[in-house]
Amino acid sequence: MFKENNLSKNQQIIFDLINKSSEPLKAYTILFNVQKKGIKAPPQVYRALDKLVETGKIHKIESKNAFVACRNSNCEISKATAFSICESCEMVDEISDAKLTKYLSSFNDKKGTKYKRFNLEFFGLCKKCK
Amino acid sequence: MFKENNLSKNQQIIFDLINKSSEPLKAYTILFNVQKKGIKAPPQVYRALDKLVETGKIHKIESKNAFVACRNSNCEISKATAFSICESCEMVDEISDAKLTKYLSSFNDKKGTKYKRFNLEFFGLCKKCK
DNA sequence: TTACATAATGTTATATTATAACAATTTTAA
DNA sequence: TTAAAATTGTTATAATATAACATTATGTAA
Repeated sequence: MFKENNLSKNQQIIFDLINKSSEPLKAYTILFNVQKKGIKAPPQVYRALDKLVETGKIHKIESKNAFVACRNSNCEISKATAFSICESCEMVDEISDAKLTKYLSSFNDKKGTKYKRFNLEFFGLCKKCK
Repeated sequence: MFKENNLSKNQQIIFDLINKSSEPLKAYTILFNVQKKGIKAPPQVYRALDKLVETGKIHKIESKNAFVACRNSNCEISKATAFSICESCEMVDEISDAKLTKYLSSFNDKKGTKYKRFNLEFFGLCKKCK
């Protein structure tokens, strides 16, 4: 016997909401939107978010304190994230660029240190806002 | 007549504190530390921080909600920031690597869009913690 | 110098984001 | 079937950040 769906009830509810959203969602926006499904308090939301981030199903956009579903080859590279963020309309797109990922994943700093994880946020104007 | 020092009183106090710190400082840590100098309320701190970020004297480490002084050629490239962050001791170093900066500054996404600003945060273990 | 605009400051209150702590229940795996 | 691990529910509170408004200081141009 095995589980094909490894998300718990709350995790699934919150993932579904984020996944169908076209824009990053904030924790309290999520809370507001899932209250009708019985998720009533911040810790329930934050716990689900933490787990979803941990498993790579979603990413946190640090500069916005908001969450987006992973669009990148089903989350294989959640340790190497890159996003483009429009400074006008706030739109966020996950960047999926093998060369960029490779370049950054193999980056060594001046002391020769390599890093096992990175997060990159680009800021500019999206096509619509230009 | 000209001013050689373009920081206001509160900006200077807060910059000095951040600049002499060996680790990123959080806004309320800063507030606590400058109360003896007459800065009493959060808005005073956040306003100074905003201005210092804007002028490139300091950077915000988004994943930590904390601030560090710019160490990079006197802040010429505050639109292209990169940091290494130790996941164990929380140490943060600004990365100053011309090749990396050039690579990212000239990055084009799949739609051909270029970005005028980026922030990159690497996570791993620093030399001491390895 | 005056006077106008802009920037900076001081202050109170409040909004937003996130976690601590603890009890109960469900799921997993030995 | 039972013990461990994960998840849930709940209340309270901690930590981060901004709104709004009054005042003072500074820069600039007539």
